Amino acid sequence: MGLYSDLREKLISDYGKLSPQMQKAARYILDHPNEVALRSMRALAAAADVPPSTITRLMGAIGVGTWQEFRDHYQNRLLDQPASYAQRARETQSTEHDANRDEHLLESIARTEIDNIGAAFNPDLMAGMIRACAAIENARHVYIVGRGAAYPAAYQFAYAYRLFRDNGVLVDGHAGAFGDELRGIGRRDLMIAVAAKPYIRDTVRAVDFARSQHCPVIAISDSDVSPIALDAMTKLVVRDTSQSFFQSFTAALSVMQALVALLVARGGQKALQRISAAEEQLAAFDTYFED
Amino acid sequence: MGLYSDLREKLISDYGKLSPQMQKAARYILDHPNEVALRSMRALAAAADVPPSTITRLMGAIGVGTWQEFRDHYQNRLLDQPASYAQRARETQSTEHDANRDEHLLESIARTEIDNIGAAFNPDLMAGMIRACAAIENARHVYIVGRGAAYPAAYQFAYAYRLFRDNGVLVDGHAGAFGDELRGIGRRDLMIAVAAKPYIRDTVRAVDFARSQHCPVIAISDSDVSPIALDAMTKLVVRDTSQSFFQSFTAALSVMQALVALLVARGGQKALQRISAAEEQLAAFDTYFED
DNA sequence: ACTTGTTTGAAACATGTGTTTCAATGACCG
DNA sequence: CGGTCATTGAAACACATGTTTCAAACAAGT
Repeated sequence: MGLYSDLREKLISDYGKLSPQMQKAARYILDHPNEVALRSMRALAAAADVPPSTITRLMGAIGVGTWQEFRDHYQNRLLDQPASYAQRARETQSTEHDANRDEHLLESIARTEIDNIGAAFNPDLMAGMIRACAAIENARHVYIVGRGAAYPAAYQFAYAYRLFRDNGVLVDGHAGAFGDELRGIGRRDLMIAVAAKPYIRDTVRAVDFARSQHCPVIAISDSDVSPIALDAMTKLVVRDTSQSFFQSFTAALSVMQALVALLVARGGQKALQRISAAEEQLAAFDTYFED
Repeated sequence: MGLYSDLREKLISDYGKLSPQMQKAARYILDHPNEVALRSMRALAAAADVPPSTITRLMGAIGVGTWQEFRDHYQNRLLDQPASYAQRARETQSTEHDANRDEHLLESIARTEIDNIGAAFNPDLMAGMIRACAAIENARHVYIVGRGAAYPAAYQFAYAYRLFRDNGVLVDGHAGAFGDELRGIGRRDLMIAVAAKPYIRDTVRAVDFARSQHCPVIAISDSDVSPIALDAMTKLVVRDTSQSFFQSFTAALSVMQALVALLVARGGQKALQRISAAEEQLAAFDTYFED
């Protein structure tokens, strides 16, 4: 917003000082900002009924070096943030030097993570989460699959879920072969699978097996066409952009937690009672530390 | 929305029938719709790592005559987006009350999560993370402890860490009694502990044991005075505010991921080499699914 | 009317863009 | 093994794009 506003303000304030033809161009740009982002300079010039050179001259007059630069600002306004953030991240990285390289990396990570979360809770995905909840509530068993880097998200859900429902099964193969837990899976059950590139074979196999047994699948993944999402009943596609070599599972974890929150909210009093029963049982096992 | 959705659906449904290179292109387009609207075909092809001709061929394969036509749909989507948001808001208000309540909860969760992340990357904590990295780099062994709801964050770190360092030990007690892995821990080692209220006794005991053996501790926790943070060498206090009954571990996970990114960045070429060696080893074990 | 300076649009330019062509490769099948 | 056919990437292509150049048109002051 800031970048775009700056240029717009400049265009308005300098308007009086511009030559007639430039005013014509400036006026068209002010009235049709989207065209700047999407159409070519020549097309814009034609639409504004000025020769292309006028636009180039206008760029110089308002202190912008090049049309590309000008257009980038208008494009960023149309994007949800990710590009602008990424670009800003790149800018800061190129300008500053090793001195506080670590700080810059961390700041850039923070921005990316926030973007990822923000993108995860878009209307589409929220609708998908609500649909997923309905499916979970009606399932006989809920199998949760996630391997490798996706395991934390799967575990997180399974751990919380089992505090208020006893039909959750974490498929992790700690005791024996992976997939053992899936015996008997069927159309009345549900599988929740988490995976991002590179997809781990076990996870894909588990999903394929579930589908072969007509068990519907909810896929939390990084793409609509990831091997686990392709034929899923419900896809929850989350962004996993990361500054580092590893993809980020923050958004995936967040979505898992939100699913739990949603289930509890919809479960009402009964869910809360089960949770306190579970807590009591854990306390009886002396699980918690009291000070 | 209609036009864009049609093309998107077509891309997804035909995905399986496409050649490998076209799948690569299709996937990139599905994952980065904005780029289609704003960048050139050649730029997109480069980003997707396919030759330009593959994009042209893909257009033919999904029954679109020309790239221009395809891009127009994506451009229109960008322009229509604000309208569709408003429309959706009106829809939800007029339809069911239940769904509306769910969406409000999710929006509220999203805001809270973003706040938690934002708070986690404050200057203080970033400084702490940098100090933590220095300690990790000099440790003989790095023990990672986290139980219950904190386990995902601990696991996440351990999993990524072990891809480029071989001195990481996840203390999880899957094979035998919890804490077995800590035998021999000493002043030259380091323990990373994750815990939030209610503190699980195992975690507290592990931290106490580490301290009794003069092993420094990095505590990722919810309070400066939590039992694991009280005498820690470095405290990374993250917010875990949540709309639901359970606290949120999103910020903790994010911090763990950031630590890894930082370690890799500081590790330079050597760290990257180890990562690719680890990836090769995993590939040799046929861990990953290739399409 | 003549200079001086600005403004304007056509044309030239180098580069970028989308598409087509074509030879090389590889997979499949008799 | 050889033959067929789909798949692939480099190069060539025709055209579009943003910028620069240049001469014509114009305005204003003497």
